[in-house]
Amino acid sequence: MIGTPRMRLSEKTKAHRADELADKLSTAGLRVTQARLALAHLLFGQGDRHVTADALREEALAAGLKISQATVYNTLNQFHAAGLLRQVQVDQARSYFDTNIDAHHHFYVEEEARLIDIAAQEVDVARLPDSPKGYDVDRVEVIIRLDKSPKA
Amino acid sequence: MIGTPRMRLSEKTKAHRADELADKLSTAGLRVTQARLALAHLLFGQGDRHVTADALREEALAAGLKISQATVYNTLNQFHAAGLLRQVQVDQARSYFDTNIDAHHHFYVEEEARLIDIAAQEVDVARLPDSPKGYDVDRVEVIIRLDKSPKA
DNA sequence: AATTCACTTTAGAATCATTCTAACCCAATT
DNA sequence: AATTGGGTTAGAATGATTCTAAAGTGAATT
Repeated sequence: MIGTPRMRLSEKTKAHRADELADKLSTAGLRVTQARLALAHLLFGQGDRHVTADALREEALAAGLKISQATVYNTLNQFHAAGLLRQVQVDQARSYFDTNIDAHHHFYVEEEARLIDIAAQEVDVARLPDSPKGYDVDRVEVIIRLDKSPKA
Repeated sequence: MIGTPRMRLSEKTKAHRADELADKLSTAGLRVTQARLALAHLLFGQGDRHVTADALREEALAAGLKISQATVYNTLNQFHAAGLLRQVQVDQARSYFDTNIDAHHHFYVEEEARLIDIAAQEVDVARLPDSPKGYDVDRVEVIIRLDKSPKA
């Protein structure tokens, strides 16, 4: 058996031990399977990351995993539905999945298709309009689009 | 079909007269063609709008225009490149084009795939982080994602 | 261990928005 | 009117994502 499970839900735990990842999955209501464990290891084994489905697929293959494209998509969607990942929409071409699920914002460098986290406390949204009647705020996203500076 | 009055006014308001639209196009560096004029009429003839390519296609067909899908895409992209439209990225499935090109923000109701403008002055972003070295801020976007309120 | 059953994974097909191709069309110029 | 170079087009191509239906696997049960 395993010792006391850590009930840290929305936290950027650097889970890298297999049992921690397994715990993370089952706590999220997902059955612990090899594919999910392996992808969870890639996703959550390092610090915060932003991945596209294809990039994760490549990474899995490079790591010697035998995982189909469909499983990568399924898994990302399930992790997202389970609240383990956040989906970020900044580029029309593809979706990014962010392992940081705490409230925070993003820089986006379109030329490099690169996302950079901004901690929530680094942005101060002092005033927001009232929501239209019948609607509630789900989430406030601030996206700062960046360009490379012209050379001096 | 389109008789062409040769009046060239320099107006940049809510253009809805054919010559105003033509002027808008040529000022933007675009050749004035029937397809562009017709789509410009649909896009800019009414107040601010948010359209998808497909919705605009439908609208054009409903208005009796003979316009191909490719032309709708080409035109939207050209208008965007020319600064006449802004592209809004909130849904992975499709791109929105916004006829309001002034700085402003958006509510987005995912369940209804609906965008609602928020005037710039209704949001106060009091503090922003410094951009990473070598990058400049192109644009700051605030997206407020809404859910339908639960029924009372 | 074997059986069962529901959930997973898979390869490949299907879908959908968007872009590309290559041929034809038309606006501006001569 | 002829030329020319961009514009428009239908249809093919692309690329991300989803779907299908078949085969595999985890967890519980025998």
